[in-house]
Amino acid sequence: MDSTKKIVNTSDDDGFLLRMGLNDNKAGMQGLDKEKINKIIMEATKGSRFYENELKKDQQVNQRIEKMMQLKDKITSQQLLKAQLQADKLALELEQSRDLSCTIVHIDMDAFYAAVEMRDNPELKEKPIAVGSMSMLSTSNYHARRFGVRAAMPGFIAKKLCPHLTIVPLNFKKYEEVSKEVREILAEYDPSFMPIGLDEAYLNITEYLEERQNWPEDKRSYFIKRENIAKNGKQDVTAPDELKLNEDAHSSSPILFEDNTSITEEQPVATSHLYTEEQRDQELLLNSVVFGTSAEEVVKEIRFRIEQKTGLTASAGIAPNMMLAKMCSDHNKPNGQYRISPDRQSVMDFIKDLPIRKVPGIGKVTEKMLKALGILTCTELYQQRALLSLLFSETSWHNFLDVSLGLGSTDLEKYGERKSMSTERTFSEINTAEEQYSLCQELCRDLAQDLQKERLKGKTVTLKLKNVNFEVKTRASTVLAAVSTEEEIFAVAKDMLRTEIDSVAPHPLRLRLMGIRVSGFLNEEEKKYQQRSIINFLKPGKQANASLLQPGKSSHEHFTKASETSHKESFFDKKRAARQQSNQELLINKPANKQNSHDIKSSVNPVDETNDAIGSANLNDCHSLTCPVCFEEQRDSDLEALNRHIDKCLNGTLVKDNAEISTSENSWENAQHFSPDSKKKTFEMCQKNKMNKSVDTVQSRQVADNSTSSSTEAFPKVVANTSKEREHSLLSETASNMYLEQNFSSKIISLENAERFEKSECTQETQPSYSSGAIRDNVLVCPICNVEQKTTDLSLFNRHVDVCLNKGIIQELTEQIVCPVKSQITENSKSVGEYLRHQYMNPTTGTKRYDRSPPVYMYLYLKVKLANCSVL
DNA sequence: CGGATCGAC
DNA sequence: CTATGTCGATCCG
Repeated sequence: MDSTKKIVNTSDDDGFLLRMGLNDNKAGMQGLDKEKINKIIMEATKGSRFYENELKKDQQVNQRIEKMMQLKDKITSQQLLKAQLQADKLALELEQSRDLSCTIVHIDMDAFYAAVEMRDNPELKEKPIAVGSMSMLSTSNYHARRFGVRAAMPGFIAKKLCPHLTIVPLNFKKYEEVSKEVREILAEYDPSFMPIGLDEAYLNITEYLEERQNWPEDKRSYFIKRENIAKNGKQDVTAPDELKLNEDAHSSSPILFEDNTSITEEQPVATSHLYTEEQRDQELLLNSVVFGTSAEEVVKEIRFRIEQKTGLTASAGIAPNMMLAKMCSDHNKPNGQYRISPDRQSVMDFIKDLPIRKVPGIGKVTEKMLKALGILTCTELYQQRALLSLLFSETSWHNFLDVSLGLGSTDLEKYGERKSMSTERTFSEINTAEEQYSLCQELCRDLAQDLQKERLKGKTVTLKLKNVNFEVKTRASTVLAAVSTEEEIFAVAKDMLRTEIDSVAPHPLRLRLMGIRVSGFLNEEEKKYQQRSIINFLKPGKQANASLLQPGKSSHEHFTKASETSHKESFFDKKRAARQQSNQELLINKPANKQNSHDIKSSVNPVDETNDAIGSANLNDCHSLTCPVCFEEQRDSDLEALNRHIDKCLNGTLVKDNAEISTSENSWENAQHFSPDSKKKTFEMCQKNKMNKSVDTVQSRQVADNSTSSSTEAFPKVVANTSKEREHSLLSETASNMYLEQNFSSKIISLENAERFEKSECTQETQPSYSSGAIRDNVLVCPICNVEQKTTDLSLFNRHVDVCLNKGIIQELTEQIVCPVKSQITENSKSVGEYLRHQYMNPTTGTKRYDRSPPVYMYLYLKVKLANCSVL
């Protein structure tokens, strides 16, 4: 313990200073030496809240290291031996799969922002400058770096290091424009290159290189602006590379004849057949330059063109994989390039003495941890592979092994879809709840805008808070319905913020930063299930499906396309197709059929929505309602009446179906359920249940209104009552009417409720009633197969239920359909509603969920499924 | 899933 | 006075 502490303590200050980026300061003539820099920074830093927090963080890292060292001491030689074998085995496999066939290029613009600013304002050229603000710098030019002024350093400290420092505010638009220019060039060499931020990119030029081998010289020739040559050599203080063409290109127009054809047609290139350096110089003087066909030449050409076009220099690395290429581009920076030949030896030579900190992915903390193990270079990283495999996670030590063997990815394809979107702001202390809420709302508004720009909806909202002591906290909540609007996001964020404020009450939260993030985006598939609200679901109106009704496209085709790609055409899809067909046939005979009006309306406003549109009731402009089960148009525009009808209708068709099925020998209480009496009884129960439900809701709301934060005692009762009721009814009902009662009657009947859910008005109302420990599980269980679903994703769950139902139905059209359903539901399981209710609360933490609209969709979804099913 | 942390730009 | 903003990945509970 003591020994480890010592190791840690010695590097304590180092850790902080390293963060300031001083480890490789090269003191220039007018610069400062490392010691001086450290001293100044320390003086400016010591005692600040920031510093205190930094110390705390360092302590935490030290503790991690301590733990690791303890772990290390426990390792037996046996274990180490075993680990050695394992690591060696993997190393061998990796070695055998080494791929040197790709040529990967990493391009990195030199001090990008600063370079742009200098280009656009020549006055800054000779001065030390940094881009950013007094509180934070984004980058600095090389002149300023001699004073220890670095990126990620606050401006006021930089000023202390370098009093003459000019701080230029950020000009993102400009950088983006320049970045675009650069990217246009890069795209010519690899159309699917991978940009990293504004100033970096990876290219895979393997294919391009092959093509280029056969290119004639003129296709590899570029003109140089003459004035550039004239000025060349005067100012390239920082350009060690051989290709110093124009420090001043910005002042001239873009390179002439970028277009190759113009070169040959309009102004013949100074002809040259040799590629010696002398010849190159000759060509330079003749205002043109020809690049060869090697990778180096290509990269020189790229850098040349970038400089000609933007007036900015870039560094580059060429290597067989991305990791190496990245490290190469750093090797001769600025304005230089480096290549690792695609052979094992060259790779290993490069890797050998490389400080581990240089490898991308190994940062300050990992470096410190490895240092504690005596690992400073990549060879040491390799030598300690067995130890590392015991001390680090699998992904970590695998990565270490990759690194130490010089292996890396060559695949730049994964231009992955974004996983999250966020916005955050730093400000001077805000400590009143009121301001915090409005700030939160503002952030939500901004984020919502951004989200909607990309048409994204996410299910997880994260609130980030940093207090004035720089302590960061995040609070996340995953809701069932994906959110995207300001109101939706704020509804979730607000609650989290409230609990945070409450948690420190009566003290105020003293914040210096707040941020909101949305993640867990829906994919295209999920959007189809989730997009439609229950209201819209019943009222496709302008969204109804057109292709369904297009004469040329069969319904079958349509459904095949619409259904999952992962499994075969759904039983229901077939059913729907069949029904559509019969409806169409009906149409022919009876042109004035109700379905017709639906068709016409639908086709006027086509939409890509498919699954949901089918079998749903049409509530076009709220005047004519069509039952989703019998497809009869309802005279009454009253929703209550429609719901009652649907229930009756479902009841009728389902009972009829069940009656058919029940002709088989397996008769479980058939008589009870299929007699007219029981039908009536069921219907009555539905009605009764409905009433109870609405009473419950009212009660909940009232209590909720009375007490926003406290007095949760009243609520478990409500829950208990309703669930008891449910259990009771479960015992006495069959599968069919259980669905009816549990799901349909008590749930979807109340469209007003559904509407409220959608507007998130229910968040406060309903939360309290879920805050008891009455709920046991927190998982979705399929009501058909009764198997716990790993997913908590509703659309996936829906899919599963669909498949599950299909299985039962398709196998046999008789008792197999119902039996599994019945046995599972009556004996083992809770209602679908109850399963879903679990989603409202995390039983372990007691955290409330924030939205309940998806279950409502769910009920309707199942209902429609069953309705379709009943067409059998 | 939620929270913290790391790493990169 | 004055120490960022955004994103992905990973680890652990």
